[in-house]
Amino acid sequence: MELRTLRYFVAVAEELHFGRAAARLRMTQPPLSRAIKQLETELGCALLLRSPTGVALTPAGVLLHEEARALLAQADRVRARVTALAGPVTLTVGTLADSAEQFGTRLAAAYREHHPGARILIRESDLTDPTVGLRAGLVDVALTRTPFDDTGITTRTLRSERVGVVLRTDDPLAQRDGLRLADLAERRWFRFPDGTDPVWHAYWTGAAGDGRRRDGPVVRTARECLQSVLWNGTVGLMPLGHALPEGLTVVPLTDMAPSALVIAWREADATALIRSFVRIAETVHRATDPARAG
Amino acid sequence: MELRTLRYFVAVAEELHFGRAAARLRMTQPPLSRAIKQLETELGCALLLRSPTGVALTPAGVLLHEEARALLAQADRVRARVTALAGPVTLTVGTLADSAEQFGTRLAAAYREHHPGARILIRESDLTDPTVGLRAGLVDVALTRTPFDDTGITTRTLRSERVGVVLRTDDPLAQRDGLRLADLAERRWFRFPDGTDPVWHAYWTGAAGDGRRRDGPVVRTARECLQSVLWNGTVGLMPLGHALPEGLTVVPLTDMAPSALVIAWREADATALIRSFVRIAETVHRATDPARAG
DNA sequence: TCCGGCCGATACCGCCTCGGTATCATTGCC
DNA sequence: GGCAATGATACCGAGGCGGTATCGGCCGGA
Repeated sequence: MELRTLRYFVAVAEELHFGRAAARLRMTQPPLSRAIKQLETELGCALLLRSPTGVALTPAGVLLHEEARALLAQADRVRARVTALAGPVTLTVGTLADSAEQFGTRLAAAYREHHPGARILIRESDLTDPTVGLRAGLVDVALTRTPFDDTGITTRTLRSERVGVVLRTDDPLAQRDGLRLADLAERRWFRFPDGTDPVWHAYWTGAAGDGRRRDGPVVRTARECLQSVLWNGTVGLMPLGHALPEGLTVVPLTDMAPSALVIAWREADATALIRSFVRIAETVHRATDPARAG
Repeated sequence: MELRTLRYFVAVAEELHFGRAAARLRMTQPPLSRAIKQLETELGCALLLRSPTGVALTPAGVLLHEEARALLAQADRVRARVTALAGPVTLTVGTLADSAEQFGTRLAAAYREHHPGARILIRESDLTDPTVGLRAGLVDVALTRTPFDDTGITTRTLRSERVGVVLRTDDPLAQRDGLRLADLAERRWFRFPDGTDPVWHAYWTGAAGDGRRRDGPVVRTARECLQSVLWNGTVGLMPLGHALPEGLTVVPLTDMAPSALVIAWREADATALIRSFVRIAETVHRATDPARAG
């Protein structure tokens, strides 16, 4: 008799209909039927009277309905009191703010729902810091993308994304359905300011930092990078599957390793709150993305 | 935050030692550590302070300890009240009483522990009724062995046992480590009274009822069968692995299908109480037998 | 100072539970 | 009598959970 099972039973007892109860629980009907049957088996008495027209409660079912509601309410109070005792907590999240905007908002919403007492601060970084303040200690957990120097940092991959080159639609190469880095060797490449994470810089400038890249414009944000494509004809790189301004196209790069959208935190101080954030992030991402919807 | 997890936490909070708490919960330490860690992750706050010398509770842990105890107590009361509402219930169990004596007692004990309000009656049958009163409606559920005519009856196998022939220790064949039914063709075979289940009768008399078996003694119980071996030199059959009186040996039969120890009940009236009994039986059997200890 | 024992954490594995899809059986209704 | 609705069943794949083996870190004693 676990709380999950009682939640199932309460839903059925109130809907008096397995299908509607399942919908309310955001699941399907067969596992709900099975769970209720197992509950009856465990208690050793019938709780529901099934009929093709619907469901009725037995006396034991009526009693369990009331008691289960009270028990679930008490469980909620317990959880609230215990977390409240930990005091008002603030979690600072760093984000690259390029790709995961709507996912970030969903994530923040889910996190607030799960921890009503916690404050969550968002700190957006530009493209020059792939750890988005994590290494500097400015944030507790980061929503960013690989690759970067991850010594002392733990990451959990949410999804892996292929990378493409952003070109003006009138570019001769824009019609191709795939390009290699060599095809762009003669173009002007952007670069990041000095001090940018070397792994990160080498990746996004398309090669292990051969000197030729040095003459391109310096960019700090995705917007600057795209503007540079439009105005200066430099190449830009970005993950596939994201919206682009008018007049720009993205062509997949076939010889570039994918970049992963990750949750990152410092190994040293993985508090329960941070682990909770990571877990919620994984759950939310899986619930919204797996069919590439998020 | 399920009740199972809270039971784990209460154990750790009271023992202040993962190893002892795990022993109290009859589990091992690693999954307990993991479960507690997951609980802390879910709540988003630390409950325990670990150290190599032991464990201490945080303030949140102290609070959760009290609250969880209360919650678990309430859950127990709910369960008791709901099952009590179903009224005093009697479950009649039929048993063959040959092999599963100690298992039967453990099973009855576990069942009483799980359903304090229920009465359980044991009805022992002799070997002439393999359904031990189930088909006659005398019992609700049967602890018996195959094979028998199971039309209208559902069975769950607990374990499958090879069958051997019981011989006097001074019998010429008693030293063999395996026999075939043909080796016993010339012996006198026991038989069951008329009206015994035909499938059952054919199995235990060693063949599909060829007429020759007709001249042996009629037995109704395992004791009678063994006595007939001692006094009349008839053959006897029984599952391997059971205790035998002095002066008797059992030799495995290599060409006889195994007999299964089963829980059986009438499909038509599988109440929650009966299903509960079946489930408990399977659990108890698995907990005590799998290494052939029960 | 080093070694051994104790304790919790981690890694990894196999089973079983759980939720999903597809389908069936029953019943009431038009 | 056919059809729609409802719950039950069969089956499958992923994930959770408990198990074994092992690690790392701290303490106490020689």
